[in-house]
Amino acid sequence: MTKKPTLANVANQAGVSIATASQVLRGTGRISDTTRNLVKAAAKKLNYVPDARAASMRSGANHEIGLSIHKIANRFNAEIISGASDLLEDEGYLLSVLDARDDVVRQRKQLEAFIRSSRGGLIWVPAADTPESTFDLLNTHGLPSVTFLRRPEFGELDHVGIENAAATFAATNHLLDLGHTKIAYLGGEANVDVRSERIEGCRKALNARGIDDIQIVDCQDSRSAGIEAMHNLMRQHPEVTAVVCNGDMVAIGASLAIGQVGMRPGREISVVGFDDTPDAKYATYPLTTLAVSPYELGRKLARVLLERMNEPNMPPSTTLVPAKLVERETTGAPPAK
Amino acid sequence: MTKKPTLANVANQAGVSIATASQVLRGTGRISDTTRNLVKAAAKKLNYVPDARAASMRSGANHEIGLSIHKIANRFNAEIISGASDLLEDEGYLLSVLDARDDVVRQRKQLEAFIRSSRGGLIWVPAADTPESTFDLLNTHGLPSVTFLRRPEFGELDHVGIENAAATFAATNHLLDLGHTKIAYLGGEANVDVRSERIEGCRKALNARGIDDIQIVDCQDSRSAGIEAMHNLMRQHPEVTAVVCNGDMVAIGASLAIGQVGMRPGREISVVGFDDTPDAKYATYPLTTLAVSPYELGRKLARVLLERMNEPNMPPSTTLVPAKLVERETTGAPPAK
DNA sequence: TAAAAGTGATGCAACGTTTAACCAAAGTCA
DNA sequence: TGACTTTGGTTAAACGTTGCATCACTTTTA
Repeated sequence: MTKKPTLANVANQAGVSIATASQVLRGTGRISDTTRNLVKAAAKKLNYVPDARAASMRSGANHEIGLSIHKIANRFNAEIISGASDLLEDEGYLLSVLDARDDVVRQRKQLEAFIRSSRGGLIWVPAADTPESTFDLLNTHGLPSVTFLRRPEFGELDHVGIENAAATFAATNHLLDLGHTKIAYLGGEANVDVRSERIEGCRKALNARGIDDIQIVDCQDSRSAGIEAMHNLMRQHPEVTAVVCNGDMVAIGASLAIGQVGMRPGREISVVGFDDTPDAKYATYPLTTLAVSPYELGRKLARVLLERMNEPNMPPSTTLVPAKLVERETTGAPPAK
Repeated sequence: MTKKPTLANVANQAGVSIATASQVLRGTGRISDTTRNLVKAAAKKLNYVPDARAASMRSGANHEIGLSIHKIANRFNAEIISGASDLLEDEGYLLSVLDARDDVVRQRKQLEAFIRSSRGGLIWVPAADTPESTFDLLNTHGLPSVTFLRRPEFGELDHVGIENAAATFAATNHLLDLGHTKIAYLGGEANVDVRSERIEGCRKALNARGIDDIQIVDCQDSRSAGIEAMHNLMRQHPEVTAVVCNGDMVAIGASLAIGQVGMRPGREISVVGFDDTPDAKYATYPLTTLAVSPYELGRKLARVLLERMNEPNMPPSTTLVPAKLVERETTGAPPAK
């Protein structure tokens, strides 16, 4: 209701100078016990809260970190956010999140906003087809930033990611070992690096057994898109007996589609997901999937960012975390011919 | 890499005063076309981005809005965020989100951070058991704020919510019409207003038919908690034939539990959810639930906040949005005795 | 007992904007 | 021609902090 109390008000109330009040509240400088108490009492009485804008302008340090991610409404991403947020909080930072909804121009605006408010650092996953100019923006303004999941094509930024190729390599081998030879990759959009790497992993495993063929189907990361895409795939390529999916939601959708036509995932057609979201375990057909710990991934991200903030001139680093296969009920041997 | 360019640099480059540069960039004041172009060219050349902290300090206006919510990883809440964010974006604001994870002290810190950085406005859902002091904090600092979902017990803040009682009243009547008389309410935590209102709606419908009895079971808003709670309920109160749930996740969990003991939701025991998240439709047992449009709720929130920001002295308002029953497969007549 | 060292506090200049007040030169009107 | 307006621009004072340089005392040391 009333005007926001300022440091000057506190100092006045305590009968000391502004500088002294500042020192007391920040715990710096040499201050006698008596004045320290005086100032603290005044601050409490007035409900004083320092103005972070002024402080960070003057000191050059900003304790607010920005995060821009392509989708917030997803357990996997939310866990990443929790991990990063927890670690940053412990170090005295605050993580504020923007949902880019995979829109390049929206994300661009968000990053500009972060630059305008001079956030202490940035964590972001580039939206699909992010243009070079966006990376330039970050580079020229010298804001400490870490990308994750999707590796930037340009720019010299730190990166944390998943061992995508190794993971799908393992998944594909698992399917090959079960006896599958006609395999499809389902989900994701073209030009997204994560997906290319994953497809590469599949290809490598197939090639090692002398197989060249792999069907690739684009679709968005949602259950309903997965259902539709799987129906199309079954219609157009009835020979396929196993699908590796770009995410759990797509995989769950694919499983449902298989069920809808009277077959069963893991029997007629096998399905492998990616991420091991909590949904995977409780899906109608418990999902075989590639598990990574999003919470730990988030913590890693925060650690990389903090290092970068401390040491702005280090060469850019790349950190990869592993994903391991969790076998549930959607994979099994293909039907005998 | 280089130092961030400032307005002074732009002015210098263009050969005009700082004030002139500011006026050009803000589109205010009387400026000749020639100097306007000069300044714009200089700004572009230097990649100038204004410092939002300095601007908002001086002008007193902040175009960043804060949102603190109890849980980010949930489609319903994410849709609310999208709705609010879209509308605010159109009006030139930016919405930054903090995940409180239903922790009162975490949320308190988050709100303090918003106050420290003098956000233009605040949208938040109070965590369970939020103490009066937190509301005081907001009141004394006079930050325009709107609460939603959970109505604050104290304080004089704007509020947007759901017609909870009317919704569960309708759901309970639906169950009564089908012939159920032994009903339980599952989910939520004590002292959360939303839940109390919903239970009240059930009670009212029951009382109107001369029934006093209702079992009430606490549990968290997750599938696994729902499974466990439902198992307990079936063990301790085998007479119950219908449950109204505090959220879709709990309801889906309850449905699964019913399935696990060899019964079927909608046949032996009926289940009603709340929210109509996308999961509801695709659950193993498609869920009867109470639908509200989270996106529209989000837009409403943004509108209320903007009004408050324009008119800080209006008396606090309360806006309720309706929820309507969507019948799917988890409700049906109880088994004949 | 004078110089040096220590203690506790203050004054002042930044940080990068915005904006009200002001001003010089040029154009308008009686 | 002198007063009056318009045009295009500048000066300077904020906004609320922080941190360096300084200072007035008091205490220690030689």
